[in-house]
Amino acid sequence: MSEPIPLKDAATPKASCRDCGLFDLCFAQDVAESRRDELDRIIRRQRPLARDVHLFHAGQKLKSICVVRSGTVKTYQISRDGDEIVTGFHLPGELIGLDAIGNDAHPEFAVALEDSRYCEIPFREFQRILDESPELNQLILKLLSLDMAETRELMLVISRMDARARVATFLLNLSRRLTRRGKDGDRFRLTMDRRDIANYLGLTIETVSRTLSAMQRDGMLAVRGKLVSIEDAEALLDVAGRDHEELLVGTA
Amino acid sequence: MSEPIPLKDAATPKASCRDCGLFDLCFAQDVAESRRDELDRIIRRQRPLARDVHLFHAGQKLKSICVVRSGTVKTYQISRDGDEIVTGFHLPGELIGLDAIGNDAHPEFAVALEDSRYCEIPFREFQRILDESPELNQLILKLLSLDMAETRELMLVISRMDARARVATFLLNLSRRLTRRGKDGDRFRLTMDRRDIANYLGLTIETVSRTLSAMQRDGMLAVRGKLVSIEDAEALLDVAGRDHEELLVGTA
DNA sequence: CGGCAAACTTGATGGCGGTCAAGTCGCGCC
DNA sequence: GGCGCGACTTGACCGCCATCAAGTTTGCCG
Repeated sequence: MSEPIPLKDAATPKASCRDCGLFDLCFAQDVAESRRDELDRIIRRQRPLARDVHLFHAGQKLKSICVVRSGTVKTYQISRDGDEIVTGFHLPGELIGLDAIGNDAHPEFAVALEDSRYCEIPFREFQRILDESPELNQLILKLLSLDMAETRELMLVISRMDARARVATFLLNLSRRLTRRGKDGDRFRLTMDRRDIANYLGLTIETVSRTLSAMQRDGMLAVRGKLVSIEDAEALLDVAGRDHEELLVGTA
Repeated sequence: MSEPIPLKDAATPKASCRDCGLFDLCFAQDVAESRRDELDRIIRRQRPLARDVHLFHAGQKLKSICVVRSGTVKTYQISRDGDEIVTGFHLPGELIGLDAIGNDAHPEFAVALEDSRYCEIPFREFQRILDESPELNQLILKLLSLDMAETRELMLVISRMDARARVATFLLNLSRRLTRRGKDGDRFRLTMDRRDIANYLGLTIETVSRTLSAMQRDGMLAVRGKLVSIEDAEALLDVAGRDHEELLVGTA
């Protein structure tokens, strides 16, 4: 209750989740008041991450789950014949590593696509809080369950879409997530390269490039390298199929 | 505590999970001894299900999660423009409905592909046990996390495979799951029709049919309507890519 | 500023699988 | 038993996207 560390609070800009600029996006928001203090106590904040540095590797034992604070984090797997398989791009406020709970080891790699920061939640301590907090348990269960339902639906739909629809869905998804974070959802910079986008969407670099060019010709998009500007969201929505609007809010 | 229905217990052949023929496949196996009795008490066993009858509908409030006891259950969604999207086929021992926890409502439909039976676990009571059992909580978390990791990997891989590889993977997956259940994994009957297989794999009926025929010509398979016999598992594995052998054990 | 490599774009070609269209098989039902 | 319908197979054709192959642009570093 009466934390005896006011000095530290004053020193580091964000000593409590409550004061974090991302609070209303972060899962901590949903943690009950009482438990949040405990969470506050174990979270290790603001760890900086240079571009191309990994948060964790596939196969590595689960030490902590992570919340992206700034920048972009890419998650991917390596198939046995060495191909990279991009599974998601994660923006500030998003939680990664939950899928490691099952095997007590991460199934994927996570790497920063640009200089980023993140919060680390040591899993052992977290588990301890979990064990005595049914509400927090329900929350995590809910998050996982939601994530699963979303992941499944997104992939099912994406795997049935043609190249144009995939690219459109990808851009709209990104746009909405940026908007939710207070950034400009109509004009933004792609933090990942074409190779990553193509890989994520199950297409080739060339097809992604061609599709972006075509969309620009059609006037729904303006593309200049990594800079994208959505010129006609309605048209994009049509291309995306318009069915799965709900998908566009999802995680990645 | 002292349930006054011993007669009913005596009447039904399997009154305890422990005595169930599927016990070593069922998630109940991993439930701690002490909690299993509570589970035993709330589970509603052996509910029969005629072919084409639903266990639950998408959108329906989560009342219970289910374990398949016999037969086959198909899960699917309906896209906004009315298309069915098959998300999985579930064999005896498999748990379905966990993905409803997030929204307190089922994201998918579940329907029996043949006359089947299942056990029903009322979720409210289950939640109550969960709230006072950290171990059970961890188990469910683990199951969900595993399911998510598997689902994601399977879909990622499938969405990148060509038609032959998808069909091969599907057959091998089915084969292994049947083997684990003590059935013949080399010679079995497909309980789902071609339309469901095609839909599940993101292909057309014609392509599935052609692919099966081609595999038969190549001598790795013998197909006669719904009856399939694996003639050369090695060849099938090669076609499937051989990378993702681990996937073949998965849920669906 | 100039040079080089990586990232990206654009074009030509070919193959896989979707679509349309006939069959053929299998099975339930009078 | 044969009628009929749905499930399945097979064939012909075509469009989308992967592949191969040049360019072109970007950004980094001397």
